[in-house]
Amino acid sequence: MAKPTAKERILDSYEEILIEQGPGGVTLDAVAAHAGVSKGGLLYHFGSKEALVEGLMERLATLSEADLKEAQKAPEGVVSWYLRTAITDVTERKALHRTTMATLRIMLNEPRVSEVVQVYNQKVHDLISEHVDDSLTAELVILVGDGLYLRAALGRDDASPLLDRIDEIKARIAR
Amino acid sequence: MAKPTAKERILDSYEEILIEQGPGGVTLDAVAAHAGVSKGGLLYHFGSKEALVEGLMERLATLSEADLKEAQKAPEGVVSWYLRTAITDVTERKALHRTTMATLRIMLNEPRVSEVVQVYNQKVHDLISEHVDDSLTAELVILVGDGLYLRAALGRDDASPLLDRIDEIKARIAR
DNA sequence: GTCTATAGGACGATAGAC
DNA sequence: GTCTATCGTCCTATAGAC
Repeated sequence: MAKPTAKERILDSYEEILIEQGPGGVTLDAVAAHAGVSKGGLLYHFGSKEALVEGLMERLATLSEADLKEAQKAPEGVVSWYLRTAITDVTERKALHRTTMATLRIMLNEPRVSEVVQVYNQKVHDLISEHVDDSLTAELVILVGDGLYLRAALGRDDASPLLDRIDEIKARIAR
Repeated sequence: MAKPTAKERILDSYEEILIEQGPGGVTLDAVAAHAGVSKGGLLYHFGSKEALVEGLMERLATLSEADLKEAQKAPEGVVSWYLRTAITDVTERKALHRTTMATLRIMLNEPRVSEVVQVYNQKVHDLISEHVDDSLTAELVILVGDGLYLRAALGRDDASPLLDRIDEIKARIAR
């Protein structure tokens, strides 16, 4: 990781500032300074603030797709994988988690973001549905997973004790 | 509701702009214009942008407390109430929902906000715990509720079919 | 209690040199 | 591909009239 391209560094910096300071902290000056380029340099790679959002969404889509492939290969099964990674996300899916946390800061008011997130959510839903017996079970798995994720997003890492009880949770949820 | 005070109207407008346009859309000019007062008029009631956040948090605390009392009186029981209102929040807890949606826009990067939300979350947790038999059940009730709430926040109202299956959900979750 | 006017600063984006 | 310099806009907050 000695020399990521300037474009990558700029996107990294955009994520970082989004996470640390929120949308209000994102100025072209701040992102450029953090990435070690000038404002003009930044604007060569991303011609506007909107282009930064686009760049973040492309990264999110790429990482999400890779993550989905990972899920399908999981030896523990898709359901356990989904619940487990919702808890251990921070440590295990570092890049995706980071991009997701950055995305969360702008999600509610950027239509383009909602689209990308929705597409991925639907794919997860379909994948889970294929691996459980009825629709209510699928719903509950996803709801519990989302609840766990919300905790992580709000900075509460008190979900880790649940890690040892995933089988128990599955047993209760599944018909 | 003919004539709310100017202060209330300003807070209403602040919520509205936060929900519609996000933090970036909140300018003193925009809030003042929406509330039908001048910028000077706004600044008499709320001396700074930070004071608007404070005002929103006071409103959130007040509405949350009232909501919690409502929960304790619910004839259906606290658990069913919690799951049901997570689904029907938009229609039934209008004022609180609106304030919560506005709060969501600034939550992740305003420390003062996280505090208020955390306090209320803890009270809900304690209340649920009192009404179920074991801690895992309490966790699952809250996680499913949070998952449902996340859907509402993301604008997906596809949770309504679950409204008829609350008893079924409870039966699966509870030991 | 609400207004206008304005000071003073920060921001996004452009133009053009290297 | 990256830089400096700058323009025009928009913002928060203050001062003081009504």
